[in-house]
Order: sequence, then structure tokens, then C-alpha cells
Amino acid sequence: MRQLFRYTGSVTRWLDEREQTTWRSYLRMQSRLHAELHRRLQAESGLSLADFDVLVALTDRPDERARVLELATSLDWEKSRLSHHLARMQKRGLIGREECDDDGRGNYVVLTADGRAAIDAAAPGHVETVRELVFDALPADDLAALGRIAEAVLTRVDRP
Amino acid sequence: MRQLFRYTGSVTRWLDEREQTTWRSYLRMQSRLHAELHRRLQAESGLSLADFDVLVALTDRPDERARVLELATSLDWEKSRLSHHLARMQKRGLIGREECDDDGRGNYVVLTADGRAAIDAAAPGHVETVRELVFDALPADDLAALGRIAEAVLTRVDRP
DNA sequence: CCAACATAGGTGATGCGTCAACTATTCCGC
DNA sequence: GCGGAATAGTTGACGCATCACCTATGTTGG
Repeated sequence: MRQLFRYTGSVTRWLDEREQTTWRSYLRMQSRLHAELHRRLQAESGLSLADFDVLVALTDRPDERARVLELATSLDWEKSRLSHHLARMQKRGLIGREECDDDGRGNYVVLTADGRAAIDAAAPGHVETVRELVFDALPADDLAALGRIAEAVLTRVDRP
Repeated sequence: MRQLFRYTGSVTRWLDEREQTTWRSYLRMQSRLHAELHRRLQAESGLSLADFDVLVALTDRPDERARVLELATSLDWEKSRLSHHLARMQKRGLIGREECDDDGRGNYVVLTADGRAAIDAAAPGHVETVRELVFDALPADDLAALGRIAEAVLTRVDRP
């Protein structure tokens, strides 16, 4: 990452050469992978990765509808982010809103026919991209390691 | 990710249960990790991860100066993104500009004293966070796997 | 009942990232 | 040298993410 070894007097434990190489590779991979997934999805379907996630979360629901905060929880998004995003998606006709009878504050977010068509059209290509860029590139044991790594890091991040 | 198995007639090879679990874990990990690294860096130093990367790239240079497109290349950023970001960083006094004698179109980006102070103050805490959230969480063989995985995926993404 | 509080959700400002278009210089072939 | 292509860098528009704050409705203890 750079001459991080300059601060040798600090209490910080610096990264050694291998750690530094690994970290740089990870950062570069995640940035390039995200960009490429986004680019292809956008080009093939006009959806962003965020759109895709919202639509997937909606189709996961029994009635293809959900309260805004339910959706925010299952996406692990801030409600404000979701609110802004839903407004844009609604303008594009991908989702709609319905009154919530038992809670006057609430809203249901519903999948529109256009929204369903969009996710149905986008999903196969996106899955194929993920397979091509990730799963086809990894032997079984590295795949298993990836799962372990993700869970281990998540445990650290989620319990600070 | 959802009922991706619906499209069984398609040519797409779907993800099996283990692949799907792994993929979801990865997505969640990368999103939470990035958010947490950003949050802590921001709280402790007022720098964003992007600011950090730019400042690190600059301190990597012999004279702590670089042409804009050089910087863009080493960061692997689009020149437009960098241009916008440099404008914001300049407004905050983290970097400055200098005329380029041998190329009238060009600019040198230079690290200011404030910029150097900021990166010096931010780096130890950031490295410590990375160590705590990632390296301390992983046994040596998973760390090695992470390096292999990142390189394997990068090869796929970079050669389409 | 009603005041205090909690909850559902939206809004506006600001920073960030991408795209397409633009300006200004330099390079290169004639 | 000069006209067109290439290069360095910026700009504006727009989508996206976060933050702080706001409104409206529901809930609850006295």
C-alpha cells in the first residue's frame, strides 16, 4: 500500500510484505469485480446492482410486496438510502406503492409487471457473469475458503 | 440470492446451494467491511478511503508529486473520477497543483503539508483496523487462499 | 384522555462515481 | 509550418450513499 513501515515507533503492528500484497490484491479484486458486475448488468438489462438487489428482495416475498423497513432490514440498507432508491425506481416504473391498512404510517412496496419483467430478463445473464468471473475461476477448496473467510470477517465486523 | 432455480429451461448454469451461500456471504462481507473501514477512518481522521488512497499514491512518489493521469493509472481510477476528487481535496487543502513546464496541458499534483499531516495521522489507525477486522480473523492458510482467490478473479475480470 | 415517546418513512444537502462532451495543448505527416 | 489526430485534463448532468433532520402516525403510562 506504501511505505507503511515508516512508523516503526508506533504501537501499531504493521502489515508484513505478504499481508500487504494480499490486501492490495483483495482491494483491487473487489473494486474491479464490482465494477465489472455492474457494467455488464447495466449494459445487458439497464439495471444497477442496487436495482437488482431490491428486485430480488421483493421477489423473495410471498406476495412480492414488503414494507419499506422490512426491505431495508433484509437488504441491510439504511432506510434513507432505500427511500431514495425506491423513489428513483418508482419513477422508472419498476416498483409501486400501496397503502397499508393496519398502519397509517406504513407503505407497501410492490413489484410491478415491468419490475418482474426486468428481473426475469436480467437474472440469467447476471448469474452467468458471476459464475464466469468467480466460481469458474476457483477450485473447490478455495471456494470453501472464501466462504470461511467471509464468515470470519463478518463476525469481526458485526461484533465490534 | 433468491429462487434463481426458476429458469430451469435456460442455458444458464445456476448456482447450487453452496455457491449461493458463499456468494451471499462474500457480498455481505465486502459491503460491511468496506463500510466499517470507511466509517472508522472517517471518524478517526476525517479522511475517506478514497482520500486515503490518493494520499498514499502521492507519498509513494519520490517527490510526493505526480501528473494527474499517472495518478489515475496507479490508482486504477478513471481520470474523470480523479479530477473531481482532486478538486474536492484541493478545496480542503490536502493537495495542491503546480504548473508543468514541459507539457502545457499538464498539471502536477503535489502533497501539501496538511495532506502529509493527515495521512501520517490516519495511517496507523487504519492499518490497525485492517489487521483487526481481517488479518487477525484469518488463519495462515485462509490468508494464502485469499491471495490466490483475488489473483484468480482478477485474471478473469481483467481478461474478458 | 393525553402528553411523552417511539416508529415508519421521507427530504435536502453534500460527497462520490460515471458518462459524454468539452477545451487546450502537443504530435505527426505532409 | 500547418492541419488533423492524439493526449491531458476539466466540466456538467445524473445516479447513488450518508447524514441530519422532519412529519405523521401509533403506543403507552399516568
